[in-house]
Amino acid sequence: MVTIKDIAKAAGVSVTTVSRALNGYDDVNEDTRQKIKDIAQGLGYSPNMAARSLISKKTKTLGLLLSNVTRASSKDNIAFEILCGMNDRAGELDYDLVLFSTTPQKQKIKSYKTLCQERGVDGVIIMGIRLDDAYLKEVVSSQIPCVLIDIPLEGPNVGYVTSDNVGGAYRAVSYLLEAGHRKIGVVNGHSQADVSVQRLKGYKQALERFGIPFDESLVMDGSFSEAGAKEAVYRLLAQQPDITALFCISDLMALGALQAVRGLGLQVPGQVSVVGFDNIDVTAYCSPALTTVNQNKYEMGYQAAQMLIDLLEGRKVSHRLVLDTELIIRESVSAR
Amino acid sequence: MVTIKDIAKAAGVSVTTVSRALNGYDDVNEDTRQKIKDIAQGLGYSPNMAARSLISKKTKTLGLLLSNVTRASSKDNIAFEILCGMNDRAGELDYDLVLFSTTPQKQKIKSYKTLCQERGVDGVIIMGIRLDDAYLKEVVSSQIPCVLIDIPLEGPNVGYVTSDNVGGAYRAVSYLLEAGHRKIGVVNGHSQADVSVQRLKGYKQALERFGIPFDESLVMDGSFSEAGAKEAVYRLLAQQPDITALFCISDLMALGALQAVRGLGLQVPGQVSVVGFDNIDVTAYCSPALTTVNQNKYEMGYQAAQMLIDLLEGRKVSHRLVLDTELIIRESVSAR
DNA sequence: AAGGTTATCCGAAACGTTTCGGAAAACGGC
DNA sequence: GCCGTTTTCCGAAACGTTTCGGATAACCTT
Repeated sequence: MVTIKDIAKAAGVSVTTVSRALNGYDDVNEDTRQKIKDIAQGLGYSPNMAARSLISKKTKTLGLLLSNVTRASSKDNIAFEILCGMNDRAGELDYDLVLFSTTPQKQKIKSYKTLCQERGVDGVIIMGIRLDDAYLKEVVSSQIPCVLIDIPLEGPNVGYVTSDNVGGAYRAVSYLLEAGHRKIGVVNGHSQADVSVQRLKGYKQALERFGIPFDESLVMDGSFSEAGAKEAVYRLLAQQPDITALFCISDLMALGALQAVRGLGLQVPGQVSVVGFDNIDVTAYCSPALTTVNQNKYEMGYQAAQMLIDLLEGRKVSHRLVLDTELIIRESVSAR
Repeated sequence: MVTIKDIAKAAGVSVTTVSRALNGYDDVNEDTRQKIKDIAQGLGYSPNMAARSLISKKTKTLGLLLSNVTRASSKDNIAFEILCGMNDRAGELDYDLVLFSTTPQKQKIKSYKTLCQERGVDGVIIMGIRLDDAYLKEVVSSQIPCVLIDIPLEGPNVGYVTSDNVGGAYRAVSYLLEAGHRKIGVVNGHSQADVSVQRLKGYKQALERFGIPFDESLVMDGSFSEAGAKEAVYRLLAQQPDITALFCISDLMALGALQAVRGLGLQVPGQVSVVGFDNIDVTAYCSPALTTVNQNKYEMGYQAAQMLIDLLEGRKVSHRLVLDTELIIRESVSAR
């Protein structure tokens, strides 16, 4: 390994000068700087990050805390797209991304702070975490800069980015209402996810606009899973056979809903219309192609990384970013 | 930040003893060790990785080099599933995973070695790289341990894991042949991917078993993309209208093939049967559901991480791992 | 009681970098 | 030729850890 010392020797200057030359300080002669740079280049020098961050206390790495992201959830590639966005922006700004996935079991052992310190990350992006997760409380109180995905929490070192869930749901449900549907079932996630409450809020707002009272019994949790949604829809349609449309809080659950509806011998969209949320890739290929609400997942990741780095580098910046959503109309809704 | 020094002071011993106590050396009294451990715990100590790796020259991190993985390719979540497997195994063995995605443009600037040194990774897993990529040559010659995904390259510090591509293709094509198909088009990737040549080999072997001569003109490259495959199939079917089945080297391309076939007003599988490769999630939902060859993507990642760590820690281990594939029969093939 | 062994501890150097405080040399003004 | 300023450089300390080579004291062995 070639060090700054080797360069210093080769150039006949001190290590201080090499360091300052390479780091662009202005108290070094341009000729000297060029000479040093040439030598560094010739020797194939690359700085030792460990030594550097030992001094600077910065590692130039961002942690990505994926709670509960297992192979099972890989079907909805939301996490991956967000990750791509993060990775791209981090790369552009010369930060590294290190993954650490935790399981509820692991979390008992190591505190959030310990985890971050040990990995030596400057800041963290957290996604897929439940609102009642113990980590969440630690986050706000800890000093480590952090941005959350889809969790509305702000603090001096905490920000978040999310989609316009209310608006998206509002538009999706309005679309159903405009198509003549009046009894619209909701397949919700679970209460410990902010998107669940936001999207339900959008549902209610749309109902209100059409003067339709909200009926609690039309809402059922599907726990964000395909199987969970399937079962929820079976129960929902058994209790309320006159439901003509289903608003599913996530596409994965919409897929489960599709199966359930068909399992009951009903047609989609002929007898029951279905709309989802997320616009995951499968929705364009399944049959019928799913009408859904697009979220800009890549952008979420991209902006999350941007926000975190802004936080890290002490820039004044909004700690809250809500991205637009868009209704994607396909074939799973028919007029009534 | 609480350091080893603080612990030493609190415990009334030297930093040496603290270090040795915490690292399980046996030349420290058990009582002393326990006392030190308690103090460390109480103070919330966590070791400074930078300092540690400055000395040890190990970072306990694995690099993941994703060449050309963009948001576009997120549709086939293969990369993500592999990543999940890698991340899990790395986590189990107490390694971190850092991502660095490169673009051909970036590669010009930094050499493979520089990149790895700078990021300070102990070893690298590389995937999605083309056979003619300049990095590849560097890899074998470099000293940095490395495992490749789907690229058969071995060396003292280099290993790879891949799927049984020949066998998978053989079974898929045999299945078509057994269904009575005799003129089977191939939508290949491009020549700079090993899977392309392996899967084509399997195709040829199956043909041979049935005594059918290989016809070069039945093969067309689709460049691993949906759009590329679509165009390839248009051309293929225009030239050879009596093709009754298509073997697509990847599911993404099979999806494109589906569109092309339908675009020509033909039925799948009624008039043209289609089989894919990979078993990506969409294949179970698209219509018709795609018959394809499953590769165990998660396992690939898992084993790749295992192999790399074995390499790093100097264990004697096979530098070559080929995972089984399995034919998944769905609805896109009919008998003839 | 001398010599040898074992158990337990420690001082100091080393890893590669940044940075603080200064110092030498060159220059300008008068 | 003196003084102040600017330019360009450097020595040494510091970051937190590991590790080498001992050192001390207690315990055996004969």
